[in-house]
Amino acid sequence: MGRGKIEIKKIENSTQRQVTYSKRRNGIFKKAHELTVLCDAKVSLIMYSSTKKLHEYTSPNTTTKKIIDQYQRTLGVDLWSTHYEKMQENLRRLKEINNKLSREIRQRKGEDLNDLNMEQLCSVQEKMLKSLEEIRERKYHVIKTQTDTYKKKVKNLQERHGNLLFGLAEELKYEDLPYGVVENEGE
Amino acid sequence: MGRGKIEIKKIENSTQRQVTYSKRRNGIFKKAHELTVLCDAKVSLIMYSSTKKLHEYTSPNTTTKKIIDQYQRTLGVDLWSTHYEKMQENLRRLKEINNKLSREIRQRKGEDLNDLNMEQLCSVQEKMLKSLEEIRERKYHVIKTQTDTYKKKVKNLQERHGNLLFGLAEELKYEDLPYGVVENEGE
DNA sequence: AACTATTTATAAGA
DNA sequence: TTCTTATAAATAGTT
Repeated sequence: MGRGKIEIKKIENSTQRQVTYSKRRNGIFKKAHELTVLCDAKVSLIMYSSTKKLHEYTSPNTTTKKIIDQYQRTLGVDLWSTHYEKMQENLRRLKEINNKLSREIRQRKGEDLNDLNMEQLCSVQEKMLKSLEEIRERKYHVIKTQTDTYKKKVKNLQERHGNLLFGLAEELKYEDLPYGVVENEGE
Repeated sequence: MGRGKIEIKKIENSTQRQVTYSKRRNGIFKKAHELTVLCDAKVSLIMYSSTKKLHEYTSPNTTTKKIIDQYQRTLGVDLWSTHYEKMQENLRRLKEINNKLSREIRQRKGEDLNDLNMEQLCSVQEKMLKSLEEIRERKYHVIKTQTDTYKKKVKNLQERHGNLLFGLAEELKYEDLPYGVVENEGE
């Protein structure tokens, strides 16, 4: 379809090739669009020229991604499966760990005990008694630490009070005792 | 290009639409191939008919995946990032849940208590005492159930034994006592 | 699926 | 790239 017939083989003249690419590209895009409209089809057309330039056509009311996703579903292939599989494996592992943790915690909470036998019940109970012991120790530690701190604070206050009284006594060697000092010393 | 000119709008007659789709699909595939050969281009052409049938053309010496990968690199987009993001969100959520569960269980195990204050320690302790109570109750239930079962079994055995003796006594009214019967009755 | 009149695409040239 | 135009190719309507 042109002034002359051409053989379908690579056009060696690169300028000519570019020109033909440009013309035919428009032609094919037009055809793709007509197909979309006439036949209610979805088309994704991606092309790279020999100079690595990208051109694409996508039917209106859809996107390249949608078409590619559908393409994968249709063929049952996953073009990015390797990427994907790792994530899914990860997900699966996490879920499993999650389940185990949940079960253990539920048992320790006293729920979900129905399918444990006597031996397992005793084992859980024993574990929990040990854990309680840990908590008691920790509480004791906290109390002791706090008590020590209080004692130190009290001791410190007493010292400062003592110093105060001492300083006062020194002053009294030279001055009269002001009203109210002795009465207020305890506050 | 045909016996008559047609307007570019959806063909309402579905049979006619299918026929046109089929004819033009071949035309566009041929064009795509010619472009590939003449201009040394890479083409990926994916289409879905209105009846959801897939047809595709891909230039020789390449694959759909290669072209799509190149497409993404060219545009700097990640077509399956949205796909991905959902998975990653999922992953993130699971990890978080996991962490919470782990922390709670460690606290209940008596580990990881250092950054709890007195009040929190008491709260954990109280929860565990409640849980222990649940376990005790469950143990009691199991023991009681087993005991009941045993009692029933014993009672049942006694009955059967009683019947046996009774039957024996009845027989003895008419026959001699065989050797060994009385000695073996307890087994 | 074939045929063919007609429309459309495009090769070559400007 | 765009326009022109002679001609090749595609295809709408028909069988």
